[in-house]
Amino acid sequence: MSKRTGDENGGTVGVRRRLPPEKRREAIAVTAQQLALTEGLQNLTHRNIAARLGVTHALVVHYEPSIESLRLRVYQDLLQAEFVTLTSHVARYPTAVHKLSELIRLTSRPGREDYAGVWLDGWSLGRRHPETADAVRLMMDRWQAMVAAILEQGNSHGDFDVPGADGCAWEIIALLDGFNAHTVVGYRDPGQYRERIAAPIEARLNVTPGTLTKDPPPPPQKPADGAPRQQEEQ
Amino acid sequence: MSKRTGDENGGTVGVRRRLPPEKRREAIAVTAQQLALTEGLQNLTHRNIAARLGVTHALVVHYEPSIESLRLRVYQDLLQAEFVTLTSHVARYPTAVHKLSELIRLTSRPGREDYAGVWLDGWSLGRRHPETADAVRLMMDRWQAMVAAILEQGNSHGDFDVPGADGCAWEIIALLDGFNAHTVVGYRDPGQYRERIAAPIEARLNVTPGTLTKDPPPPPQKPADGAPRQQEEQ
DNA sequence: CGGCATATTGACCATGTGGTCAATATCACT
DNA sequence: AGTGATATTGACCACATGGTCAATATGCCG
Repeated sequence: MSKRTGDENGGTVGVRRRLPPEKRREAIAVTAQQLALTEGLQNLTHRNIAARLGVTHALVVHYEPSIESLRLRVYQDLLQAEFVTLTSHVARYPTAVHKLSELIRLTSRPGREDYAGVWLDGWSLGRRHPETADAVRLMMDRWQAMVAAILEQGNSHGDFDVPGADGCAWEIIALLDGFNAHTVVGYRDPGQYRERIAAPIEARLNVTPGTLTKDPPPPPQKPADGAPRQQEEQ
Repeated sequence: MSKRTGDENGGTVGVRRRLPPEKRREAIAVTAQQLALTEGLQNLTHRNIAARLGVTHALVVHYEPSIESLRLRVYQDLLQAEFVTLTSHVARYPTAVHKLSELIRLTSRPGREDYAGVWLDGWSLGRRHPETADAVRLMMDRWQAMVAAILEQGNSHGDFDVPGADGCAWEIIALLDGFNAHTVVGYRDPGQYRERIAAPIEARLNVTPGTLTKDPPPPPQKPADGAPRQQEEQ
């Protein structure tokens, strides 16, 4: 019984006490994200984080004085991170068809439940919390723009036939968001999500059925190589 | 200053004290639904209801001993009520095209934000509350079945051309659910929801664009006339 | 009008939350 | 080794929640 009774630790590292502020801040941020993912934004609390870190809640308050701001920032960071990795994966493919196929594959694959939950939390909270609603809309705009870009690329290359890329991109993210909700409550067979997402999109884009459910070929470039230079289609 | 200082009333009627249990139960149910709609399922609380009724929270507890059960029941009742009125409106039309058009019109019209919020609350809560998830899935199944029936009717009459009505109905409710989420946070222009919902459905059903955004003609039968007898297409 | 079943109250409890603040103990530096 | 800056604590506070329970007072019925 020399130093500490251990409490519950489980944090990223076996932290003890008196970390440099930067490290502590970082540790708090990490566990906050984990908690938000697994327990929901609502259950992201000073004492919750503190318990995971084996630390007093007052310390967490010291670093994160406003729990509302923390929740909002964690929400933004999580969704932004997901968006970045997802777009980086999608961008590896030169053609619009492959990009869209990859997008569908990634958004429909199992293991995304936690992030889907974060989206849902944001919508539910955003209903009566304007700042959250702002953050949600901003993130939705990013997705809509990304999809719209793919559509326009496919349009200009004759892969797709869509009159309004902007509106159609909106429809597509709505479809994805809908299946996000379905995922969260475990609606029906997860193995069918991919086809159910692809089918209406294929119809909308005037593409032969099955086009968007085929696994894209191995990506021509290395994923996230640091050099974001890559040519767009052929 | 004879009877009561009034407190906040606003309930359905100017209730005072000692209602017969049935009436009180009813009053509680009504305000509970109102509260869930406007304030969110999470904010549906004994004291919240009591305040609206000008009554002690202990009384509400007396009638609703478990707040969790109350929340679940209110959630079910609200969505079931919405489903019933919506289907009754849709069923007034004989043809599948008109039924689907009406469905889109009703689900995309402004004023539905509160119910959309209830849906979102359910998904968000259902993530870590299995009983809620059950209720949500059950309601989703009802919608899916209703849409599937419309699709099959249209299929058999040559209005639509859809290989799998079941899967396609799933896709459609996913699309609706997605726009539900968008509604809740006020994403983009509400005036465009109708077309954005209709367009992908039209493409999916092999129907000429614009078919599903036309206002259906005045319904052949009286709405919710009590006599649910009506013939299905010609 | 009086009595009584019971709808309703008020006062309590345990728990969880966000947040404050003086006091403590740890680590880096001289 | 000693010391000082400060990361960390523990003890508080106000508030909200779900829930219990004996006591009260209300309205119906004889």
